[in-house]
Amino acid sequence: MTQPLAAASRISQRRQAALSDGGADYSAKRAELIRIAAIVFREKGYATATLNDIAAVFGTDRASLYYYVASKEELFQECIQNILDTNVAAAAGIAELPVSPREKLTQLISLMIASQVEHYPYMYVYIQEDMRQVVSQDAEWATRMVEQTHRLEKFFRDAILEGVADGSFRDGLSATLVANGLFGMLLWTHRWYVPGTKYSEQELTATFTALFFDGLATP
Amino acid sequence: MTQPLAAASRISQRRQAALSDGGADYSAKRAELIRIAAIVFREKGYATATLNDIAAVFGTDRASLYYYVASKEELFQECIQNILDTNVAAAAGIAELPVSPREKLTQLISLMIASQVEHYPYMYVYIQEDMRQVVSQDAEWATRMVEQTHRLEKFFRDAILEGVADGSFRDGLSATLVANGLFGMLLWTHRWYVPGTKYSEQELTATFTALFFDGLATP
DNA sequence: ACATTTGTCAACGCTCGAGTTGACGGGCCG
DNA sequence: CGGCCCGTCAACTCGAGCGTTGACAAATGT
Repeated sequence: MTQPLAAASRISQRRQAALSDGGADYSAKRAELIRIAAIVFREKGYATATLNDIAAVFGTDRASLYYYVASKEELFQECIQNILDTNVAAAAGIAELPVSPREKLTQLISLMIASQVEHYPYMYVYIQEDMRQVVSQDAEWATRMVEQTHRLEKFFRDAILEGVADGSFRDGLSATLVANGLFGMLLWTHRWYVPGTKYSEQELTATFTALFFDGLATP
Repeated sequence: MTQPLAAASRISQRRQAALSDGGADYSAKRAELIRIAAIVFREKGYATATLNDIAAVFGTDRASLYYYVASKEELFQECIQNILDTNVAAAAGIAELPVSPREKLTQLISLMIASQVEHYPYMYVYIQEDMRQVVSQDAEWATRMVEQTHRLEKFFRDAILEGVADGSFRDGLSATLVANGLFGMLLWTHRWYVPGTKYSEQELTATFTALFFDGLATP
């Protein structure tokens, strides 16, 4: 993420020093900055948000940000990476559980909703922004993030295929299309659902699982 | 859309002249420019795309664009407005049909998919970009577009409520949540589905209707 | 008491991209 | 032929925003 080489500028040297002997205070403040960046990115969009905006909320000058972070891009990467990796790991855990495909999918659905509720601005930014457009350098990073997303999708697809194989899910529908449909249902929430308003996490999960497994038509 | 007042610059005067006596050649070339803008916006995102990028594809100089269009923003608005208004009108037509709620929703689903296939770059841009972030002036326009989207959603929600009322759809799920779920399924396609590759429009429509009405579980 | 580190910020450089100007070639019409 | 519009573009202004510098006060350590 942070290149160890090419420590060009003065602050970048001081930043790397502070980073490497990782004081608790420093780390905490850096984390706080990233938290705030996520909020601002969510509100204005990565491209539209300026470091000035972020610094203002952070309560300091734009120049000071560089004491914690090398660039606007790094700020973005820090917002995405943790939460995405965490989700993939959690999904992998669910995929390995010795439970029915239906139960697996239920847990995966629950995971995605919970993640959006718990890590609201982060997940919003992750879902909304296009990695490859935002990150100009370090295209390798963008590729890795896209791969992570594909991995996430695959857990859904695999669970579906499993269910088709054991007869608990209907045959004849493309597992990829079904998985993408479900994924859309889950991720699109970022556009209309603000955690803590009107609907509860449980309501969302319950509605989406009911809809996905059994459909809207009366039985 | 184009302000009749404040005809400041030289080209803007010539543009408005050309616009008002609307020659066929001029209109055609302007439409072509908008078509190309949509393609570039889709590829790079509104913020990242430059007028240079667009001009290059258009095969002319950046300065020449202003003969057809007042600003980058106007280019964006032209991309969105037509297709959105068209969709709302089409959905309104479907909503008034004397058919079952299920049939209505089927047609609405089909409409959204068809629209994305037929007007690919336009719909992509419409779905991906956030009106309120892109349009800085003319917030009134952004508001109108957001309202149009709400109107679109309402046709889905109303059809669902109708079906719940007449017993063809299950009770106990929030119509709003269900509608949003379906909407997500339909709109998220823009992220993974490129028309003309791998899956046909019919396959998408069939899979999504099957999934939405009857669910994935075996009956 | 003195040196060093820590966090900060005014000020600057620099690039990039939007919008404007003024003019020029080429076609069209009198 | 001579005037005129049409589409174009080289060249400019201008503002925004990122990244850097160098220095300064306060805290911290010796």
